[in-house]
Amino acid sequence: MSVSFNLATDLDAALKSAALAAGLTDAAAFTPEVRTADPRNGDYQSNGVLGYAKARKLNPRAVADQLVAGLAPEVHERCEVTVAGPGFLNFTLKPAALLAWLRVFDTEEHLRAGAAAAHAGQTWVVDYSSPNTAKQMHVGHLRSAVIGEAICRMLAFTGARVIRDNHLGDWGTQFGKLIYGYKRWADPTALAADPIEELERVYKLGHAATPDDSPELNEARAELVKLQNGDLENFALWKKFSDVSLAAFQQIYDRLGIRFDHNLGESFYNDKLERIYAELGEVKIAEVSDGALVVFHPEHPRFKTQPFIIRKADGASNYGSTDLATALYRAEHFKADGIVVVTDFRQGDHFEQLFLTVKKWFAAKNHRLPELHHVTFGAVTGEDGKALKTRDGGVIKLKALLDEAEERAFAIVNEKSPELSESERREIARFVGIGAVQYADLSQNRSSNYVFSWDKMLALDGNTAPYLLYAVARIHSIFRKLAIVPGDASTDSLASALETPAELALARKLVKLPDTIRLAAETLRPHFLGLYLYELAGEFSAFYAADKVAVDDPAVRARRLLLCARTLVTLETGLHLLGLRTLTRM
RNA sequence: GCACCUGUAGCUCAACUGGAUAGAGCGCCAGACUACGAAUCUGGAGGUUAGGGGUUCGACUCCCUUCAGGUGCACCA
Repeated sequence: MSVSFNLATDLDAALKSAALAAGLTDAAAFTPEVRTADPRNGDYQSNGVLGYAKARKLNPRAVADQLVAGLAPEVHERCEVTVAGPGFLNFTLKPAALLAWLRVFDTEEHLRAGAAAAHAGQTWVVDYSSPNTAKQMHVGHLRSAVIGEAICRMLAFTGARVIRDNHLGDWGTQFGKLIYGYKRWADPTALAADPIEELERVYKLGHAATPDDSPELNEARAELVKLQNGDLENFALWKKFSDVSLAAFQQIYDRLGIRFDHNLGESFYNDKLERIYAELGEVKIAEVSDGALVVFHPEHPRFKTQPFIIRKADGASNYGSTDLATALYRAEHFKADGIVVVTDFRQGDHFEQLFLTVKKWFAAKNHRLPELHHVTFGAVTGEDGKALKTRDGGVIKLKALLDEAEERAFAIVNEKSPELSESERREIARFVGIGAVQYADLSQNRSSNYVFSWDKMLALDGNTAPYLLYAVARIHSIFRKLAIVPGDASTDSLASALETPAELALARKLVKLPDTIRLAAETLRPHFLGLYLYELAGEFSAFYAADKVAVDDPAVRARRLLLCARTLVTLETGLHLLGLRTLTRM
């Protein structure tokens, strides 16, 4: 009996065949709509009968009965099939089918191989993090980095070639003021100690020294013009700003497990903008309005009057220009099948206008159009519901936030596991602290605001990183105590049929991983995966409390160890997909 | 003014994009370690899904409308 990774897909195909076999009228139009079910009803349910029967004035229960009769014998061998309510088809996997699946999908590699069909052969560019150079990363940069990385990993797991592109804000008017300030007030010692801190200091001085309509502002503008015209000194300064910024960013990224393939910031597109203006003019999508080159979308309720500005009246580019060039570069150079941009919801209008423009432009020029996704997320707020700030109202730097996470986790580890060595406790605190920050963000639907709470993210109960990491550590502990390697083939081969309610409940949850991965990757919403892992850890804890693993009967013990091993690999795989690092003890 | 997002238990969040009796954690109440990690588990109480209308076999989910909060809207990104 061959075992498919995604059992729901199998059932969907089997039901379509059954519709034909049963001779349903218009059988080709029947869509089974298979989905995971509430465990009380079964493992999977098919809801397609209701709509199908309704549209054709048939009795849905009679149609459901026909389908059940037409199902291939293998389906009945694997599942209990029942008709319920007005015409739901319920499928409950039999213990042997559960065990068969668990035997095949036993490692991260095998799970990956199973999941890889979804995006096989596709290239996806993910644009996330994207801070401005010469500035520190702050709490506002957290969500894009964390959510973006999780999305990258999920896409890669489902078979895509993923290109991580950090679209840095490394060009623009602020560099005139920065160079102006730098040339006057930069302190070499401070610069060596903490370059970004110093750049921020001299930028503030430069900004304060160049008020509107002042001769100083004209000097700052002149610095910018020199930079744009390729002046060697200013260009070297700008390059230095970028280099030290990237080095500082990487310190943060290392802590979050992020490594970009490219850092193609706005400056990269400077020499690619003329083509944009030319093509959009040529196909008559862009027009001049008040001196600026803009795009209107007459079919849109708002963008018919709200312009998408792609070149300013003074001839300078803006982020409309560079984002258009970016889309083209990703389509042409990377041959992207999909582009994902991860920014906060306030840029919704911009990307809606951008994507509308790209679709028309690519169609007119016959450029191949990738799928375009703007992945948005809400704000990070304090527990008062307002933007998260330091006590004195300042911006919270990302470095300080991660430091505090580790410190708070360290205090908890000291309390819970004083017997471990300090270096071990430090390492655990790093994994738990950073993981808590990442997971707090990923565990909830990204479209709403997220209330930042140390106590909640570091809690040991509930849908938190510590709870999940604890489940992982506890399973490792079982194998350590028994001196067995998780997933050991000789142990697995002894396993007898699953029997107890807790064993079956855990196994039924384990085989749902494919459905969860599909859902999370398709919707680009990592919280579906987080929720699944939390529920899985809960099922495991219930199983662990109900059924002793290290019993004398070798067959019972082997099957429970198999369940432990699969839970472990599923939790670890899932947490790694979210960007967390897991522990063997904590 | 136009548009987008959000509104679910006291609090923080889910609900598989239209499916069956809306679920968790915290907090509250009552229980479980001379068994493998109690950083855990088992039970209980707690709901007019902001209000109102509509669509249909079925609505937290889609449409209309009102209310509340947030955000964006001509040359910052």
